[in-house]
Amino acid sequence: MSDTALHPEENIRVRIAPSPTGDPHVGTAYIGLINFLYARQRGGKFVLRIEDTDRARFVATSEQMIFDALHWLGLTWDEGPDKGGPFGPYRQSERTAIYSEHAQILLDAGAAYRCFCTAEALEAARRQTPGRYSGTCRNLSVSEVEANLKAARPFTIRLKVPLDGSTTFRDELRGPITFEHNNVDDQVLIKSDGFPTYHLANVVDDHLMQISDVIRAEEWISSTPKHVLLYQAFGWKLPRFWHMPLLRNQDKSKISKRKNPVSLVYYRQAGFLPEAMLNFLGLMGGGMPADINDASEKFTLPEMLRHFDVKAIRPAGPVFDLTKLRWLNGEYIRALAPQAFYAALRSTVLSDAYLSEIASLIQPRIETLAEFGNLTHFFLADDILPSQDLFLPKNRALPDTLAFVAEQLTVLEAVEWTHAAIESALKQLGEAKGWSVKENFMLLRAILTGSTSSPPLIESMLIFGKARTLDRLRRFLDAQKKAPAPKKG
RNA sequence: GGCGCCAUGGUGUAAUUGGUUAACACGCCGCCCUCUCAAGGCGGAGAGUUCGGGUUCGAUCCCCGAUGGCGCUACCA
Repeated sequence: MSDTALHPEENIRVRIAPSPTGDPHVGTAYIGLINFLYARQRGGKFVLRIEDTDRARFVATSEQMIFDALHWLGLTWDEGPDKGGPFGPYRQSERTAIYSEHAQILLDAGAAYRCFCTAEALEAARRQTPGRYSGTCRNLSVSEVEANLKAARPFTIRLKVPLDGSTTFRDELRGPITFEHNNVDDQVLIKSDGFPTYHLANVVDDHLMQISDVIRAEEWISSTPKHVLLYQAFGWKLPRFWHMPLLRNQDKSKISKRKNPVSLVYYRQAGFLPEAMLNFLGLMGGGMPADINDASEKFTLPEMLRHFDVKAIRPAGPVFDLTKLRWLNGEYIRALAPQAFYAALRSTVLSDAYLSEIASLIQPRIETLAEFGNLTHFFLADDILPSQDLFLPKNRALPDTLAFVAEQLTVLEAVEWTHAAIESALKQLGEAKGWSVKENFMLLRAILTGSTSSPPLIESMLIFGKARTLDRLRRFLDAQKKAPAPKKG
């Protein structure tokens, strides 16, 4: 294995490139942490680039949430959409001209071609012969292309991957990895809407932004040959590639919201401390020496800056063990000075903003101030698990009810977190499935509040927040799945 | 199915880059402390390192194969 020691002169520049498609992801924090450490340890730059080229999945509020989550963790970046920098803009949607320019270069060089196949045709073809794209557009004559263009037929631009041979690249954690070209697809570079795909935008930006080390998740390994081919087609120098292990659910599958809370917003709102989260992420895959202090598993960001070594990361995917995170978080909570602990409480689960929102909802509903607690317990508790006789509607079977809850969850995941949107989405679902508004809302109320009487449901959900609401629903379903209620005689 | 990556108790990690009774932490169980619950202290169960072959005086560690898990296989990232 060749030496990868860096030249002291070398300019280290790394980046994270999250997509604003929803809540900021715990995986983004993990990769962010490693990139952050790598840059800071070497006097390099840490860049934040927003990859918003997927119009369909774009979520407007997502970008700000990503900023907030990374700030919360203390992973500060040197260049980004909010800070600017010498290689901007740092939002891919503002760089579309750059990508088409580069696609044109590829076209001119014969390294890419226009594909006029429709998505439907491709899917049909794929069903027949799965595997590498083998359409005929690759071999279209100049006049045929002209004719298609004249007819204004929509097209994509694809990378012309060599028919034979192979591409080998070096993964800094694993060594050389080879892919035969006949297993590499003619990747779409520019979609028919004119936006670039990840592959093109990523390579072009990484080069233009002078990224020295691409440190990203393992799921990208199989597309790396395409990226390498792209660098070569442009005649650009390759960055180093580091593929970090994928965080896993308990069952070892790639971490997902269905099986684990993955939203950083959730962790923040649920009262995890950033120090604990960072510490926990630093545990994933290793990277910290065993004996840096007495409690070798507990370390701070400064300690990580001193001792963390990316090369020491083991490529096996670690399970994101919530139980251990909670223990670690408890350790950090107990270590807080009393006034710091109180301050933490008052800035999160008991913040003025949160409490006053709750208060406005409660004021019309109580007769003595002390009743406040009676009506707000579910806002402050971490876990509400209603018994079956509380949530199960009369004349509804348990399986049907749980199936309906799962659908409520799906609907709520996709909905914009506003009163109107939630209400109409829920009502629409109920109507489609034959659930009355009353049953529909009461079911949700029971699960979320642990009671059949509560402040207005949707208002409560708005205050409680999307991340925690969804988490509560998921936990409910989870608990039901794990311990199905006993049959009643 | 194809391609790729990975493989130490249930989970996260260690084990002078071949020599240990395979260590630590979480979790679990028990005891102590204690008005209770946590925390804390003490102790315990739990892996012979996925399996099978090599190489070697000697393999968790090196090689090969199998198996299993995961990822990718989109005009998503």
